[in-house]
Amino acid sequence: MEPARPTEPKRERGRRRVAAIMEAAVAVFTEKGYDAATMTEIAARSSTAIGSLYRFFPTKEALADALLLRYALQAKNGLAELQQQVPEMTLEGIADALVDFMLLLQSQRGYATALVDARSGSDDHRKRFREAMRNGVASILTKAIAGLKPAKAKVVAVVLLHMLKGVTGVASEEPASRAMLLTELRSLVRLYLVSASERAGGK
Amino acid sequence: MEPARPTEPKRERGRRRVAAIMEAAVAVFTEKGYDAATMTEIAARSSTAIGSLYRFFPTKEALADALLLRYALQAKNGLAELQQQVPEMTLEGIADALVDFMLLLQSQRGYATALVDARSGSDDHRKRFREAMRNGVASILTKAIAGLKPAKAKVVAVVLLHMLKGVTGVASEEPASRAMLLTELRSLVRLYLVSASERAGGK
Amino acid sequence: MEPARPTEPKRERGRRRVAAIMEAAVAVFTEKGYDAATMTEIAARSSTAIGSLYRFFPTKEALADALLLRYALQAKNGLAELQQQVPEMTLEGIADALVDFMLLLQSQRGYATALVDARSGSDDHRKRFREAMRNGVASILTKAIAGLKPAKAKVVAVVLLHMLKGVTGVASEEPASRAMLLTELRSLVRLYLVSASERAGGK
Amino acid sequence: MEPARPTEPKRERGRRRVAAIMEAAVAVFTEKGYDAATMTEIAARSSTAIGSLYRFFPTKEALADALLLRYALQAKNGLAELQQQVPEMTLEGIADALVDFMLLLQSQRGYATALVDARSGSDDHRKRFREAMRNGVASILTKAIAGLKPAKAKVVAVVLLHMLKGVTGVASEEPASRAMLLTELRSLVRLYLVSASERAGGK
DNA sequence: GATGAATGAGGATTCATTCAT
DNA sequence: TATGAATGAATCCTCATTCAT
Repeated sequence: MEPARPTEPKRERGRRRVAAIMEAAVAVFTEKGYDAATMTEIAARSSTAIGSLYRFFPTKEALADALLLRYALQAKNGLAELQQQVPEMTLEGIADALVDFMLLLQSQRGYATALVDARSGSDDHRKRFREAMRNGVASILTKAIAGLKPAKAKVVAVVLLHMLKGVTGVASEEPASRAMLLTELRSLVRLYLVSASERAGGK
Repeated sequence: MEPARPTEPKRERGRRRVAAIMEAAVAVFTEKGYDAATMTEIAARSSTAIGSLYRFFPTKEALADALLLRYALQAKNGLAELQQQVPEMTLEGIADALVDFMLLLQSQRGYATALVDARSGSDDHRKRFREAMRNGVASILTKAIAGLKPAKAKVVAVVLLHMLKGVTGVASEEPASRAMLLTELRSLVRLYLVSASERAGGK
Repeated sequence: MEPARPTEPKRERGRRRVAAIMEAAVAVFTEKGYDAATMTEIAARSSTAIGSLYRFFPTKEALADALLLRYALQAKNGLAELQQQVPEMTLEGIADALVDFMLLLQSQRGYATALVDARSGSDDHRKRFREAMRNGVASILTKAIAGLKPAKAKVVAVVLLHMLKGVTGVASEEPASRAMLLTELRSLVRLYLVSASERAGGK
Repeated sequence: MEPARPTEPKRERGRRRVAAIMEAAVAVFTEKGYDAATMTEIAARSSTAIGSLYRFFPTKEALADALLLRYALQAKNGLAELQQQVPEMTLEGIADALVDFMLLLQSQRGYATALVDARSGSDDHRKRFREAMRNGVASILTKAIAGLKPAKAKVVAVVLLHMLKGVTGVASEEPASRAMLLTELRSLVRLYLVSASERAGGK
């Protein structure tokens, strides 16, 4: 069917390669964790010569960082989007949205947890990422809960995020109990937000 | 039955050796994580010949498993103890006790998290451990909250444990905000238990 | 014969390219030595695509050889020039001229030493180069010292060259002692030539 | 013949291994130079597993340093020995002895030159070595030439060493001309020392 | 011809594990 | 039984060289 595809432009090829590598890296990091993952396997899974892999990512850490950066961007965007919808949402709706948001991140980028927790190297990225998430959530909370002071919002955000981290675990539970667990988690988050709102002298 | 042989003290010596190794292993695993930890360093830190180390723990994984097993026992015992005190406690008291319990486990055995999350090898131990924890907590909940059905108790326990996992993170926050975060987390756990109790039509 | 084609300037362009590459190569070889130098860096420093670099010099060794050849030519020319001036010079003057000559070669082409000493590959060039130098110096000596037999001249030349090699080292001594060392070396070379002359029953 | 040699003590075995490794390293470094030499080849040539090689020498550089240190010790000892014999020797004898000394060092440790000149890593060792050699020779000169001031002795020593470096080259010349070259070099060194002595107002 | 992406052999180094002593 | 030297597979990474565009 495709007659003589004039072979995709160099740039495009490079882009695809990078995408393939990142996908493979996500898979391997997810399966084995940062330390146990090997560049060789990532190369093999993405059908890339090891040398080429290193052309794009000069270091295992650089690769992890790139992945984390992408993840961070997605998270940031998701949070920003959510923030814009806050005015039109109920507190419960926001709670649910936060859970859904984590669920999405998790399903797409479960590896990030592994990478964020990896000891080695520049925690720089990791710290910045955490901070960004916290600020994003805190910002949403401030908008959602009238009277919530910024400092308090930050605290609630941190606890909320720790809680939402649990979503990661829940998502990987046996499918049987998964739905039930999610429901429970959802109601807990709602409960927490409502409580926070009340404590802030809300609605 | 067996006459007192001079080998008898060997048993004792072996026990000490094993203890020393495990202590060293805890330290090294905690500092470097499972992958980065080396058997050689563990041997050195416990003043054990590498050969002897391998006599007691034929594999790095075996060592990790032993550590995890010990951790699991402690957790189990702690939970059992807590369970006995349930009748004399308020729901809030139980909530606090659970947080304290996690805090204790965490401070004493922070390495366990690293080991539990280590992908490699027999998740057998890990799964069993999780299950034990869940059952333990569920059992406490059933006793604490009249009318809570076992199935529901299990669900609440799982969510609670995920939440309590956050304690781990909170404990490693900057000391400045740590206290505040802990207080917040505590009140959240209380809130959750109270809510669960109400939903169960409890007290 | 061939009509003026637009390809004509290409020749010129190629020449420039080659010159740029060689300059970059000199720099890199000098800084890092033969082994540690990389074709990629040489390409980059001369703003040449790696592919083009390989068009001109099909091998790292070929590049080194080209550099060495150029160096050899310069040395040869310098020696030839010096030879022509011999009739008008005193023995001492010639001694000084030889030291200066080595100093010049050294300052301009310090990398050559590194390349000459690089074991790998075709010592062919290197041997030829050495021979040329020896013959050049021997030739000067024969002219400068009446009665010096060619065979003896060659021997003196070889020893002289080994000595002059020391100039390389002296030039890289700490500036403080450098001047003094050079003076000393100069007087030694003079001494040697005078002695050789006397032994030959010269002037 | 050998019945049941109780297998040489561990320590002894280790010593032999180290010796074998160093010998192999000398060979490989000599043949290929520092950069081109590979740990793998050194291991293979000394019939040592690569891991064992690294147990004794944790780094390629460490191996080179060890070699250099051994070389330096030999040089130092040789020089010290020579120094003691100075009182009973003529200047010419000393000149010859210096040449012989270099010849010995060279024949036994020709690789050292390659290592001393290797760019990478701790020039520390190299500098210290050079300085030791210079001081050793200067010390001999001070004793041998009455009236030679220490500062001047140092200068002469440096030039002398540069010259003697030439011995290295001469020794690797074609055997045919080698003897002749050596004779010539010898007489040059004598000449230099005598001249230095005269300039110092000697004998 | 020019370009630079792709290749993969090869190098230094680590570490779990074995086994001779 | 205790010891620690020995082993070698496996890891990360580099770089000369090729070749499709």
